[in-house]
Amino acid sequence: MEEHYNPQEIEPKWQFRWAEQQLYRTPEDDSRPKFYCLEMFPYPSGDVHVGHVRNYTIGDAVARWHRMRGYNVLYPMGFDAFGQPAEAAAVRHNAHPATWTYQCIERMRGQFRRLGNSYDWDREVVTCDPEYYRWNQWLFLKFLEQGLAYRSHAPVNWCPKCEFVLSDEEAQGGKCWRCDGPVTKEDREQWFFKITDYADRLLGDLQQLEHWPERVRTMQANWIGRSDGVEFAFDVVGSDQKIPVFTTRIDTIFGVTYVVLAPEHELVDRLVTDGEMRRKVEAYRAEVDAKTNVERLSEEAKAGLRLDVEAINPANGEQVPIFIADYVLLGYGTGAIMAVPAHDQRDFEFAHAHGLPIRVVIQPEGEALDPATMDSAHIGEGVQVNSGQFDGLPNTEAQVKLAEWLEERGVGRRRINYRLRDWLVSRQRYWGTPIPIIYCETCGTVPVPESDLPVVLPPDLPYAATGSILPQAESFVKTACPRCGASARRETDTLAQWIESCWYILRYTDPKNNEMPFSREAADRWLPVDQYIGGIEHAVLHLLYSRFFTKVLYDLGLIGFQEPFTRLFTHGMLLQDGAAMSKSRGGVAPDDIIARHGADALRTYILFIAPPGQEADWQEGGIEGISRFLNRAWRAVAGRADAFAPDWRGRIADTSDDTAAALRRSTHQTIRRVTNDIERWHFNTAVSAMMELVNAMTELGDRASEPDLRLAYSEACEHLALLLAPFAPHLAEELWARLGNRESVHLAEWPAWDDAIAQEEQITLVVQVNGKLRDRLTVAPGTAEHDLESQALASPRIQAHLEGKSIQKVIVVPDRLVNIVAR
RNA sequence: GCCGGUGUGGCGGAAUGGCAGACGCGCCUGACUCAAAAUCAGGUGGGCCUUAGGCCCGUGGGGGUUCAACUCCCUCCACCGGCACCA
Repeated sequence: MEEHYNPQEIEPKWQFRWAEQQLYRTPEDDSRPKFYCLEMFPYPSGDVHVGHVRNYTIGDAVARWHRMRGYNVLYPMGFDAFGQPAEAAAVRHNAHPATWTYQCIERMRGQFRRLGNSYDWDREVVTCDPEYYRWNQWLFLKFLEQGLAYRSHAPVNWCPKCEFVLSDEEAQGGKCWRCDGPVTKEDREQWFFKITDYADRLLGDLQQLEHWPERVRTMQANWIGRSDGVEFAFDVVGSDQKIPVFTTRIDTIFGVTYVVLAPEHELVDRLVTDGEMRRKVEAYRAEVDAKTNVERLSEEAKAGLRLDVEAINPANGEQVPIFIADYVLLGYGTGAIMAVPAHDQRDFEFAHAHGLPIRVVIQPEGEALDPATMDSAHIGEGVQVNSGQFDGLPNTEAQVKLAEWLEERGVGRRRINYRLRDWLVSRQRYWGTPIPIIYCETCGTVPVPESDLPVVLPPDLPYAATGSILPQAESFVKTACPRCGASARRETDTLAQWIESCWYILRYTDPKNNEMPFSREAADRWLPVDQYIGGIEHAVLHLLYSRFFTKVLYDLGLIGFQEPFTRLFTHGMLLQDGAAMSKSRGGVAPDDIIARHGADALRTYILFIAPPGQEADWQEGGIEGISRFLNRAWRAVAGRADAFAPDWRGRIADTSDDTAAALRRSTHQTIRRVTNDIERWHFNTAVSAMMELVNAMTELGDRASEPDLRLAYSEACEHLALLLAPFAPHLAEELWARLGNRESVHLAEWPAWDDAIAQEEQITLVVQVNGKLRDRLTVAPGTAEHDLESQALASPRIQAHLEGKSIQKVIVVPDRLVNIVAR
């Protein structure tokens, strides 16, 4: 009986059997409640490392646990195979994106199998498959019909290193989301999705997402950036031009001392007619262009140029100078502002730099602001002054009154403004969904008819390290106009890969449908996703886009729900020596660890290392500890098969032995702890609890086979196998089988505990004097308060500490402690 | 600058306002062994004393609430992450 725990043998064995039995196939018609568990799918980079494994291990444990809890679980996997990350990985390895991608997918499938993840592979989705992107194109056409997809000539974010346009979300902070390099502006004609039409719903519905991390909701809310204000226009002296501005501080309108336009604002060209002035404007624009964002922000004084025209403040008829300055952004609001240096810090700094007047129109209570001595703008509340008929009003009130006043006079209107801008979806890349559009000389922009889908990416092109090769592919570009039949040209931009990942969650519910992207019936049955698991880096990008898509699909009547993800979990990064783990840094590869310690050890260690939401530091010694634990579990169950009594359940009630009772107590306490810990996602303490049970079992040694203990020991063995199932599925399965079970442990029911058995017989009661621990008493649980008090007071140790003091108060917490307050 | 997170032994980390440090790593001692590995048993926050025992200190710093604070409140510090001229 010198058989020992050998993960290299049992893991492949069970993986093979699970696949053979289709154990993880999702039944479609099933009366059990559904649970859709999903991890953000990976892009096939070819470099799977341990950091990623954390994501998949958490998901698998959650999926397995829900199955055992009686849910019909949908737990699929697929590959985000299109797009720049996948293409870049291919190019880096000097391969055609298609060849490379499918090779990687094959490798990763093997890796997932070796990890023991319980995916339903029958539902696999690969986004670069024409059968998938066909529906991506179909959905694009639906967006087009709805007026939600449009082409526009506009300055767009451009990453010179990737030779690639970026959406605003991808260019956060002026840095490319892939290469981290600086982003510039380029003028180009591109396809956009009208996500701004959904800004209000995307913001408002965040409130429903109570099971999302607060910070993700905050990040999205900030990104959408709603602000309520007033839009009105300044007349220009000696011209019929008007300068529209947006402000959230209409209460400060009487404090305007100048107006600023963004340097690129198209109005500037109409306002400036004089040749000399024009040259200055051009020079200034060139200067601004040359500076990076960082340079602009780090400048001491705010730069700007005064134009030779003036504007009229509609509130008081005053004439004020007009500037262009780069602190005003073209893309936000109207691209022009009213400047109130007394009450806006940026305007204050600009006014100082350019010697402009500062006029206080809001006086804070109990203070008299003097423009000559102010060293910063007064942003806060106060009472209106220098504001005509509004003087004396609290500014919060004036805000309403002034808005009404301007609206009545037809000068302005209340408006809600968003920071969110439309979503740029064109990519100048080969490896993506071809946009199903044809340009015809006579008919213009013509959508490809649905019956002609998919527009297939030409497979036999030579790959290129940079830029797109599609425009050079004549066989692809040259086509006939679907309307008039004349020769025409295909769109050569492809779609951002975010689009495929907006609805893959739906395709999983109906992956083989060739009539539709998915059936509404399947979608409504499974969605929303009950548990979504992924990295925080997608807090704005993927999660915002998916939410937008879901709302559009709802409006199209394709689905019956408006939010895709009920619960979101963002796990922490797995670090090595304080930095993100990666192969290039000599990080450990999952396959190496599996070869050395087994997948179960890897999984259990990842769950044990820290609470999953936190960052965690990989330590080689840690996994050895887990290996040891699994070994001990093996020896405790498989190594003592002689002690196991299959019929323990029927006979155990008669057990009266103290040691047996103690073991039973441990078993039931462990079931309780593991269950509660998994429920609150504290997998690390769940593993600790199982370790304690195994330690208790091991301590018994050979006594396990004694008649008095056998039954309790059998109960412990059986439950240990069940509790291990979500963490170490192969070991659990092997032990379960050795205990004589024919059916998989993963089809078994999660065990229940009995509070009466788990109940401690004796409780250690802490006795404190003035809050300091002075003695411990052993009492029965549920001992009455007054008994606890008198026992505590009777203790000789306590007596000693009470010497010369008088008791003020005695606090008794039943089953916990007695605290005697004495002076 | 703004917003969020984190701060506990040598290390990863535990603790519904009620015994701080569960569990694991590492380390120390012992058993087994010719020896080592593996395994098993015991110990392991710091300081102090008259050392069967006992006392004091201790959860980033300071203050507060409370009989009682890692936990709640205020304030400061450090590190990590996000946003950053958004009118």
